[in-house]
Order: sequence, then structure tokens, then C-alpha cells
Amino acid sequence: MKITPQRLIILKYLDTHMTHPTADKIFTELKVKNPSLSKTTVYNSLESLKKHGLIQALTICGSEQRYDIDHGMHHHFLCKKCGKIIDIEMKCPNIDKMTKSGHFVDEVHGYFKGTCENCLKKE
Amino acid sequence: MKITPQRLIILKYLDTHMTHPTADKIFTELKVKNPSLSKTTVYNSLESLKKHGLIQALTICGSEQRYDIDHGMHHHFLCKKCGKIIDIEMKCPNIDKMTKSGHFVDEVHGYFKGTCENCLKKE
DNA sequence: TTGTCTGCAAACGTTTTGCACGACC
DNA sequence: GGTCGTGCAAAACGTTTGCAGACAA
Repeated sequence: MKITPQRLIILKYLDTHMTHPTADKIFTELKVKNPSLSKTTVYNSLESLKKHGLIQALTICGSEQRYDIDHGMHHHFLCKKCGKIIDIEMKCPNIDKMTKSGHFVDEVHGYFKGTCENCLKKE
Repeated sequence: MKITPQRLIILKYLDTHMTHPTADKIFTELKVKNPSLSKTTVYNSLESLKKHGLIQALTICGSEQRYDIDHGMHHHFLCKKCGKIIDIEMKCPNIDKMTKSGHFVDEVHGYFKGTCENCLKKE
């Protein structure tokens, strides 16, 4: 994969903003300091970065795709109260069961919904 | 929730077609025998049925929403070869760990990708 | 020169919205 | 008579595509 300025700033953005942003969010925020950046390039770059395993896409709420630096197996927790998405480090013991079931599994996606620690305290 | 003919045929469709159809698929198939049915009503009804816990929505491949009769905890397996979505009955032992982590969890969503039993046999 | 990357505009497919009509307490 | 559900059309939204120009190998 070629390293281009656009791909670099997008990767850097995802590295420093662990907020699971949408493509549009990334575009809008980066557009400020990089006025020539186009939305197409954001989509292209995200696709390319994903294909090379540097980032991952997650679909958790609504239909919009969200993006995430890929730092090993982790899942996500969506707080229904504040809407925050929190990273959860967790191994999935179920994957062994799955392989035994006859299907070959090479991707595990999981997410949880509920009320986060902070919102629980407020109640 | 009011029981209307439209909501009934949609629920019946989901009950007899465990294929995780999209809203559009449901609409097109039901339109044949119910020409007056509108897409808006399909969306409205699905939303209403979901709100009342009779069905669930799942986002697993692409961006389109898919729908499913809600018969207890189950997850999904998407075969990358044939595109079929297979129901997986599975309890999640991690949920207790999650509650211990400080967040309150009331929904667990999981899906797996890989190659299904059938496609493995063909190879 | 060839291939790849960018960025604009237009297209696309799914979902939502505005609104008027009709059915049912 | 007021509320809710329906269905049409139009709009909105996220994403993809076509294409022309720019750049690097």
C-alpha cells in the first residue's frame, strides 16, 4: 500500500481519536485543516486501510459504518443513555465451540448494549 | 400495540421465512399478494414490532438492516462463500464478566464470519 | 508510459419525513 | 372528534461510481 498524505492524516486521526468516528465525522474534522480533502478520498483511504488490516470497521448502532484502529481482539459496548462506545478487551471462549460446530470461523464480531458505569452513577 | 392486517402479515412472513430478509425483500414478496401494501408501512410496522420486542434487527453484512423473529438469545453466522446467514444458538458466559466491569449490559449481539459446513464440504 | 491516487459531481439504494386520507375506539 | 395506522411522494442520508487530472515508479 502506498503511503499518501491523506492516508496518513486519516490513520493519525484514528490513532488519536478513539471515538469510533464515522466516515463523515473524519471528513468534517480533517477538512478544517486540510481544505482540499475530499469525501471520496476519505472513503477510499478507509477502505484501503481496512483491506490492509490497519483499521477495522464496526457496525454497532444505526446503519452508519464506524472506524477503529485495529489493536487486537476487542469488542464494543454501546451505552444507550449517553451514546458513548466503549472498548472492551475480552477473549471469546465461544470461538472454539463454533469451530466444533462444523463451520469455519475467521471473524468474530460482538457488541454489547446497556448502561455504562458513568450513567449508572448519575442515576 | 394495535394488531393490523399489515403488521400481521409481516410478522407471519418473518415467522415462516427465517432468512433474515431486508425491509425491501419483505416488501417485494408481500406486495405480490397484497398490492396495496406500501414500503412506508413495512418500515413503520418493522419499527413497531421491534419496539415491542417481537422482532429484532440485525446488521451483519453491507449496510442494509435485516430482520428476524426474536426467539431468545441467538447469534448469527455469515458464510463468506455462499452468503447465507445461519442462526447460532449460544449462551454468552462473558455477560457476567461484563456486569462486573461496571457497566450494565442488557443486550448481547454477536456474529461470526467464515465458511459454512456446506461450503467446506464442496471444497 | 503505466498504474495508482485524488477530488469533483452525479448516481445509487436504503431509510425517513411530510402530509392527506381512512379506520377505529 | 381525536388518535393512530396507512400509503403516496419527496427528501434525506451514507455510500459508490464515473471520470479527468495529478503524481510517482
